[in-house]
Amino acid sequence: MTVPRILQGLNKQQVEAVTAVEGPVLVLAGPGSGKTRVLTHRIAYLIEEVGIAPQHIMALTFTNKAASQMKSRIGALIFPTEFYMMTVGTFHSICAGILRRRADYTPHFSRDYAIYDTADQLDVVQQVLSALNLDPKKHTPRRMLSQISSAKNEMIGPQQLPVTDYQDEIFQRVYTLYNELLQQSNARDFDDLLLHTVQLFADNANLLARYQDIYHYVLVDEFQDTNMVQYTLLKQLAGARRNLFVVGDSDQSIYAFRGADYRNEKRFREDYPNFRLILLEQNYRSHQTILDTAMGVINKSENPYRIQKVLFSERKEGPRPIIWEAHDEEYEARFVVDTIKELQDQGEYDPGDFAVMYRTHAQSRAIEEAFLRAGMPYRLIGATRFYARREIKDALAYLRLIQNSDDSVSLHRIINVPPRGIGQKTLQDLEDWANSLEVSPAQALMLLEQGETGPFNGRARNALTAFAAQLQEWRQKRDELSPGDLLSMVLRDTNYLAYLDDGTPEGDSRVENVMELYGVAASYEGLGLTTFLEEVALISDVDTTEKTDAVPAPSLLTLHSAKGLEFPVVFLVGLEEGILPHSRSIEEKIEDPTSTALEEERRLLYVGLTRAKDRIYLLYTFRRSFYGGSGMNLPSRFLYDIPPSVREGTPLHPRGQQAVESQRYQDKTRWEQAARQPRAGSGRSRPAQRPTDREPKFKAGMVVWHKTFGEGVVMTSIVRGDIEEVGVLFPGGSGEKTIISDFLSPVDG
DNA sequence: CTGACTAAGTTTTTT
DNA sequence: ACTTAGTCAG
Repeated sequence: MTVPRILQGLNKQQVEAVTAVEGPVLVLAGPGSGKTRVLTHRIAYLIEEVGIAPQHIMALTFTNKAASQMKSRIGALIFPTEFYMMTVGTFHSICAGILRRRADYTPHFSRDYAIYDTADQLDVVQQVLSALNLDPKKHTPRRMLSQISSAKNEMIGPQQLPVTDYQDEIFQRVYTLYNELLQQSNARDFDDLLLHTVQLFADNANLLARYQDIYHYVLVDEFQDTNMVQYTLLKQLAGARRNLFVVGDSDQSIYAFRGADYRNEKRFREDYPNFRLILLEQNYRSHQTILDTAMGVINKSENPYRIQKVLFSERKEGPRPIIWEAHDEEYEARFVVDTIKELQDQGEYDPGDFAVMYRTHAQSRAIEEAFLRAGMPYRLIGATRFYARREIKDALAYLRLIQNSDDSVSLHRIINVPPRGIGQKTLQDLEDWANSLEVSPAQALMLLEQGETGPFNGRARNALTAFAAQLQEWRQKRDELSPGDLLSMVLRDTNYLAYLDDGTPEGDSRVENVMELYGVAASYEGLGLTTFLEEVALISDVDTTEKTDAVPAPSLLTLHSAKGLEFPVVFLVGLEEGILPHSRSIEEKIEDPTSTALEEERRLLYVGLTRAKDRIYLLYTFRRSFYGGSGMNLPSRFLYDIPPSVREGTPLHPRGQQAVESQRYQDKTRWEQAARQPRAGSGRSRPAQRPTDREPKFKAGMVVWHKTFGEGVVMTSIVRGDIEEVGVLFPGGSGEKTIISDFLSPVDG
């Protein structure tokens, strides 16, 4: 019997997952174990071998990138005309579509509803706080918002909230008014997209039944990242058929802080007791040494529900991860850049093969500077998002307002941008007046245009009516013009580009960004404004950064954005107490011993480690500056979980208060001593001199690099005949060593 | 209404 | 150190 084409090249567990057609399946997929492969091959298998019609299949992902990747990979596997009938998309986009198409079921929202992102949400919260006369200093909008989001993720409405104290009471009022404002604006936030869909199905059994009749097979990627609402949605969709296929890895759950609920794995096991469990443990990315390193870290996890996976690779051997203590973040960065340079020079790696990962964006600066100084290009991933830029948000706000006249956040955003004589006071009056009439601000604006006077004097009134008339005019063109033409009309009528172009380079780049947006809008010719706005609202920058990687260069990214990626060489920087684990998670653990924040930090390191194919460098610093000040950090506790047999480089201090204190003190004196020495080669251009027989190549105070011991400081150097013996002080307990100069390379100081 | 100053807050962020 | 929101004078 021949193996079907679609199963060829898959391992036993992968085949099992792909061919487990009926019933609930839980796939626990280790990093690099081919989980996307399993998902795509399973879909192809369902269609081609089992004969399931593509329209009966729904696959849900978290990112647009994952969704489009899945689509194109399925397209490559099966006959192309068949597969466009299936539903592959993010949770949010699938829900957004359902809510739009079923708008007749939701009296409070029309099909033109707006989708609010975090910035829009903050605007709403601020409005709420001011309306309730609450001090934004006591109730920071961000905290309020994250509380609202958590409540929504847990499917708790304002009325179901437990109210035991004054704080609860306040929050309940904020939450309630927040929802009311969204509704009045005909707008939903990201959480609402999911929540309202679940509520829609819960309230309309017939409608749900129709969807269940369409989607016989439901597949989910990154299951560990689902929250309560998403899990409920999955249960609804799977219905009585129970053909729910979920793939995830709770060891890579790093979004609990946003509501991802690792207990969903447990819920799944309880709700679908006859589920099939499949473990994907064979890793196709890294060699065994890296896997042993990663398992060393993750197996110390305290997650009681965790099912341990034993990762293995056919690549048995590989370089051990190198731990390295640098003096400060500048040296750390230099180590990274120098090592990249060196590995590249050896010809084994391309510039795009490297990644530098850090816990927080703030850490990227030192690294960037080192790259700049070395004249090497780099790619900064995910720093400023295109769609979060002011000018982009402004331009989109105009379009959103044309689409949905009740969108008060968008109105608020652009009513005086560019300035048209509608100041703070006037706007407040408008909002108050609208409130008193119980209409949206935009509707109040329309009343003015129709001749109402409102509370306004001549000047304010003129400005408002002029804007209202303009808006009215645009709106009439809404259906005749394409998104691109609408945008160019708005830009022309408002003179927006001239407003942006303030002569600074900053202004230039803003204009460019708007033009880029125009390019995107123009590509929606024939698809309509609604589609354009919906997709743009749900697009993140993972997608947009993709096209900027024309030049291969090392990537600089946070550990969070590293998930799902892989690189031959990975640098993990700032592996220090307070950074990874982040001080916030340590504090949280002290306040609340049941806190899982610390565990999430551990998983973050695990994610970073498992990105590497060949080489890992783990760096921490002796001292680090932050927010202007500076301090000494201890090496991350997680480093101690790496088995000594699989690591090399700087030996770690013994942990424990006393030992740490005295070691630190010794380190400090050593570093200081080394620093007092004049640094050879501190001049800018120090061409690599050929050593003459007499003159030592290395001088006291020079910073040098050794393959095994890493960076060190030269203490002495003696030339004996042909050989130069260099005494080098290596930090972190290695002490001073005498090394033949051939094994050392100078590090620019 | 704009520009300049001051104060405060700085984890991560698929959607 | 650095951004950025809020405040106040012009």
